[in-house]
Amino acid sequence: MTIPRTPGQRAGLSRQAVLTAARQLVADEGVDALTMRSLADRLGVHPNALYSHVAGKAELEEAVLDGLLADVRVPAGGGDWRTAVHALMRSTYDVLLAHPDVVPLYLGRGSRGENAQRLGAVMLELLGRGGVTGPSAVEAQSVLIVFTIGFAAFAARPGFEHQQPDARRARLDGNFDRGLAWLIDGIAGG
Amino acid sequence: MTIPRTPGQRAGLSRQAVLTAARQLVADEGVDALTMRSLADRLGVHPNALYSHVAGKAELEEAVLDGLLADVRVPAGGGDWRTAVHALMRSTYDVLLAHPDVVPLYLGRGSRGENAQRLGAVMLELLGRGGVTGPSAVEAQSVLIVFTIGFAAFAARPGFEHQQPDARRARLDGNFDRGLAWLIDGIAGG
DNA sequence: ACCTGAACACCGTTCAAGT
DNA sequence: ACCTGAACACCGTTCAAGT
Repeated sequence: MTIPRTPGQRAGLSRQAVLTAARQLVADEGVDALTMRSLADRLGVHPNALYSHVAGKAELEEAVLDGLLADVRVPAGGGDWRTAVHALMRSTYDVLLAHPDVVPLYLGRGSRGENAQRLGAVMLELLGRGGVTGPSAVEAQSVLIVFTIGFAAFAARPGFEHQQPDARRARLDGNFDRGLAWLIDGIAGG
Repeated sequence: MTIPRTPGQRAGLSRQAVLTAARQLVADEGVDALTMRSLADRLGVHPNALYSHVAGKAELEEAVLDGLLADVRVPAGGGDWRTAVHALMRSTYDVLLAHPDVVPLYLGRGSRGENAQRLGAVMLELLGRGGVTGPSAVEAQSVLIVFTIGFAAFAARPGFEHQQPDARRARLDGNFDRGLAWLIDGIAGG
């Protein structure tokens, strides 16, 4: 596409440009449309050119996923730690549901990206303020993350997002809040 | 493979034979190895021959997934409903972890198969014995299923199952039991 | 180092034809 | 109805070559 190039001519690509285009592609056409070839097409480049900026499709997807987490709102310092934990997970839930077709991709993988690590540190700090530290904190963290991603995946599951009147969605969100509260109760008490 | 056939000759396939072979393929080589072409190869048939017994790959995967749930142990009638609910979800968790590479496949989809429906009915019956009925029961059910599948996915996530000393696995299972108990407490109390 | 060109080894699915 | 044969429109990735 665009301007034809001969071998040796550069297209002015960068890792950032590739990732940005990938996110737009996912936003525009869904996660299934994210292929190395379609992404290359969008960038006006041959598919194999992407490998100069990205290790492969797996790493690309990981970067796209972690990029989403940049939108998660971190609660301001101070205030009740339990409220803060709840708010943090609720924001994560909202961000995930803002990108329904990406959520399934989240489940099979860990989240080793920088945003995931940053949010993980915030969570541990909050738990620490509640006296939950060490192995217990890591365990609590796992439970909360699994619940949140799992619930988002449930709420965003195929054939569900299309027909969701506000009432249904609100009830689902309410369920999430209740389940989350139960877990935090358990973490605080146990 | 096997005996070459000319057009018009039948291979003696059936939907059951296709599904059985698919399950064996997944068990032997993992869920990534489940392709229409490799499955056809295993059955000594051309890829398109499968479409006489299966609507497509999506339906095939759904059937394979639901088939796994046949192994879930349904707790005997009588006894505490909370204990029974816990046992039901714990058995589901165990069955899922017995097939780690299938779990990620579970998350993106609903579970509309017959085994899923049967287990769902059992769950609702148990919740009903606890006085949890109607919309609350459906909500409780969602929370429990999401938590269980989500946790199994977490425990079985790639690069995790390989290096799991018994102690680590036992601690993870303990986390599942605790989180599950918290949720059931919440359901019973709310 | 970054790209083109060409190829390899795959996919799921469809269509036409045979019996 | 159930299969072969052949094809279509895709994939991710690698290797060699140009500048």
